[in-house]
Amino acid sequence: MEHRIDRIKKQLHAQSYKLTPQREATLRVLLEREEDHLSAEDVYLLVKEKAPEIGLATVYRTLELLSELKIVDKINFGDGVSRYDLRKEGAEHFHHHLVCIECGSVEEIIDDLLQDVEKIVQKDWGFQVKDHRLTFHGICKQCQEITVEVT
Amino acid sequence: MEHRIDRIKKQLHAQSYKLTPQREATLRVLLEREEDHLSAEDVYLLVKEKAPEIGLATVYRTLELLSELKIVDKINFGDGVSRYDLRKEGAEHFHHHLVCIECGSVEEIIDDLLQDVEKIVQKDWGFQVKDHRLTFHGICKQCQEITVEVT
DNA sequence: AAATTAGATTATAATTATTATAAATATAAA
DNA sequence: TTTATATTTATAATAATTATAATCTAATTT
Repeated sequence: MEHRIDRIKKQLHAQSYKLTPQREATLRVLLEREEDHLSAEDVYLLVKEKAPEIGLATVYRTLELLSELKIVDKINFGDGVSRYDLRKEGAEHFHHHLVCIECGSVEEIIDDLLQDVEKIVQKDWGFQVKDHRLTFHGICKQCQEITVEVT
Repeated sequence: MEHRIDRIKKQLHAQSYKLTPQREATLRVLLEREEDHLSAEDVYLLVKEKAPEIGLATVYRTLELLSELKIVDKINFGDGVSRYDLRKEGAEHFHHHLVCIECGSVEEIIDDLLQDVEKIVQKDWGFQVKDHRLTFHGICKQCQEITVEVT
């Protein structure tokens, strides 16, 4: 983890931003909860445990900054809040999500499944793809099994 | 257009909802601006031209209802507002979008480009896909040309 | 046709998420 | 150390959305 924070520190410095204690605390929360999809409020509450004096607005600003630097991705699953998701190191693209409409769980897919589709979009629509957002809505493995048992 | 409204009316009745004048006016706006991606506020202002007495909350409720019935899709391009987009008649899935990061334009792709990807998700992750959201972020044809000219 | 009922709307208030502002503080450079 | 700049805090403001209660409408029953 320290390694990763160091590298992000350098990324910030390269653009003459500072890694303040508040920013570092926020980053640590994101790293610890890498699998989750936390809202700004969620992040705020978790950061408060480490650094109780932090303000909500600072968390928002930090997340905004990290989004700009493409360290985190801001996503929206349609529930009214933005969520923030760490990019895998070196990832070109945003990863995909599987959102279960039964239990609300969110799974991540790291593989880039869209290379062929992007080529088509590029070719047929003349659109130069820089990034994508792909979310599938459906029923996760667990919920399918439960449904079967119940039936 | 009348045809389509009639069919939607039947869809509503089938679930014992009424097609009130307000709902109809809202639908007509959505049909007239089918290519656009209107926010609730946008829709409200347009509906007001036809039916000045309508309230914003009614528009919200109507859009919510139409979302539930899968007549419109609620999308979010990350600018803080939800947008509402009519489904093509009979469409199984939500269509895709190309959002230009230069000019902000939004193009629609009706073709379903994800059939292969969905099969993979189904097979490799055991996830039963019901719907999807796919948005590409990049540079549209027009903006690419402008960039070239300017250079 | 009048009365009843359930659904829908209006106007307004409340809530929630997010952003802006000004003063105070911390950090890095000179 | 002084200076300049970036950052944070605390608070207020804004913007989007939802809830509430009173009113209205339309369909149904009597």
